[in-house]
Parts: sequence; structure tokens; C-alpha cells
Amino acid sequence: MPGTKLDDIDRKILAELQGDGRMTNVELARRVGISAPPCLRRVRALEEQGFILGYHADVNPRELGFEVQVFAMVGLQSQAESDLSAFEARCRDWPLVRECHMLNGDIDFILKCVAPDLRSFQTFLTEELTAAPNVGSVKTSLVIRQAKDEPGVPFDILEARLRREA
Amino acid sequence: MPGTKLDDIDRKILAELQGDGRMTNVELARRVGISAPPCLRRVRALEEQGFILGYHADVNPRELGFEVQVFAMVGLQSQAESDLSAFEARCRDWPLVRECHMLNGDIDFILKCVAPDLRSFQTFLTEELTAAPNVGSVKTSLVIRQAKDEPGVPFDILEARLRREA
DNA sequence: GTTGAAAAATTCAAATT
DNA sequence: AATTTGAATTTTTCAAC
Repeated sequence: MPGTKLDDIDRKILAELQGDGRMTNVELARRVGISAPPCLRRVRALEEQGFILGYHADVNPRELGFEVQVFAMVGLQSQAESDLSAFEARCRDWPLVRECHMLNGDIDFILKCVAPDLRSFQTFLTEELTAAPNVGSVKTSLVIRQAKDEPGVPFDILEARLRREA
Repeated sequence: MPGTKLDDIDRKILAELQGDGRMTNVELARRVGISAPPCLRRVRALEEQGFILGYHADVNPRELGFEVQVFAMVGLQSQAESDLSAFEARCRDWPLVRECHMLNGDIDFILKCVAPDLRSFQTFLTEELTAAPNVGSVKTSLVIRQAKDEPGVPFDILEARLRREA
């Protein structure tokens, strides 16, 4: 089940749906060059096999009143697995934390956060994040502007690699 | 046009589509409690007004052969606007760089990168990123694991704020 | 925002290669 | 084994209300 290999059409489907996740199945079928029924079956299979994890509308945080985006670099006091897991569970419970990645190197975690304004982020920072058990150091950096925000993976790189192998 | 305010139904639509961007309009209408035609009109309006920026399938990088995710913290030598823009333009051209955020504080940029393996990332790091004009310092951290990866914004926070204001 | 109707898309079962 | 065809169901989308 996990080792199921994808063919050219499957990869094209993934690339198209990564680019426009709300495209109709007939339009998708047209673009990948097959008829609608097998195209739909492939999409369902890609979902079931875990190649497609979900579909999401990309909303505009600023327009919705989330003016502030922050990256927080967090160091823990204990890196025992149970303590790492406990911190991750806390992150999942904090709505302002949208992403939590465990890293190697100096910092243990990087958190991508959003907040309505600086004041509410500061409240979260001092009363929740810094105050949480086992949290050693927290360094935060405000996002000034976003130069690039592409979803997922670069399919052109994937295709180039496959051509090289062939 | 930009100051158009959203009502409860609009926010519910955004929350639902953030959660499942491929939901049919009929199902969406049912969930937000109106009939399909006005629901579709609202979705189109939300798209045109920039509240919805796009729809994307969330693909599984590992399954697709992108085993490595890296955060790169980049410092530039010159922070003149033309130099910042030039670096951002380079990031947009690098397929492995999926996100590029300009930050305040010690680091100038944080880059989220994906790569098929460590070797190809190292090649990118040494031959492209570090070698690029005006790049002063680059610190990279591998993602060990992802504890949370939620798209967009926390709509429950938004609703709580609106209730407080009312 | 609702209702009603036409056009289009989804989805399944069989036939085809 | 996978794709196409054809057909029934559902959804989309546009009117007019």
C-alpha cells in the first residue's frame, strides 16, 4: 500500500490539484489527458493512499483581521521524548500556533504563529508560551513581508529527477 | 471594495472552505444554513475581494520523494530595499524554496525549503543560496518531525473576538 | 435570500481495447 | 488492468421573484 508507484498521469493530477484544488474533475481529466471516470478513480486512490492529505482554501490573514505573523524559535530544558511530546501537544492546543516543527541544531522547535495584533501576541507569548512547562528560551521574529508562499512541493523538480533516472 | 465587511455566514464559509476546499457548494450551503445560489454568490465575492486567495490540494512531500524539509535563516550584507527585492526575486526562482518571509531582528529572512534528499539540499545550499549575491550568513535546521501543520487562521479566535466586541 | 429550471459535472455499470 | 462509453443522479449556475 505505501510503495504504490505513481505514473505520469498521477503526478500530473497531483500537480494540477496542488495548483487549483477546487478544479472540477472534468477539467482535471481534460488537463491530464484522460476521460473523467478514470480520473476520478485516480483522485480517490491518491486520497486513500495518502498522497493527497486534504484540500484547503487559502484565506487572507490580513483581510480577516490577523495582522501579525510571527516565527518563534523555542528551546526546551529537557529533550526527553515525553517532554518533547508534551510540548507538541500544547502547541496543538494553541490556536495561534499554526505550525510546529521540531528541528535539529540550536533550537528545538520553530513555531509559525498568527495573531490579530501585537498586543494579543505578546499576551500569548508571556502568559502561554514562555510560561509553559519545560520551555527554556523563546526568540521571536515578526514577519515584515512575505516574498513567496507556495504550497507543497516543486513538481518540476520531481519530473526532472525522473527523466534523469530514465 | 476593500473595506467590505463580512457577516457570520461569510466567516462560516471561509472556515468551512479552509477546512475542506473541495466541498461541493451544496454541502457548503447546507453547513452554513443557506441555499446553494446565494452561497455560490458569496464564495465568488469572497474570491474576488481577496479573502480567498486560492485552493490547494495538500500533498504528502515524503510520499512524493521529498524526504527533507529545512528551515534556512538568512542574513544579507546590504538591507537596501533594492537588495532585499533582488534576494526575494531569487527565492521566487528557486523551486526548492517554498516560502520566503522577511523578518525583523537578527535574521533577515527565513526560508522553508524541501528537497528529495540531504545531498540535493546541500548542493542547493552551497551552490545557490550561499553563493548568491549579498548573502552574508546562512544557518539551516532540518525538520525532524512536524507536530502541527494547520492552514490559515484560527476562526474560533476570530469569533471569540467578535463576540467580545458585541 | 428563495424558488425553479437549464446546463454541466459527478458517478456508476457495462462494454471496449 | 485500465479506459471509454453511455446514462442516471447530483451539482452548478442563471434567471426571475
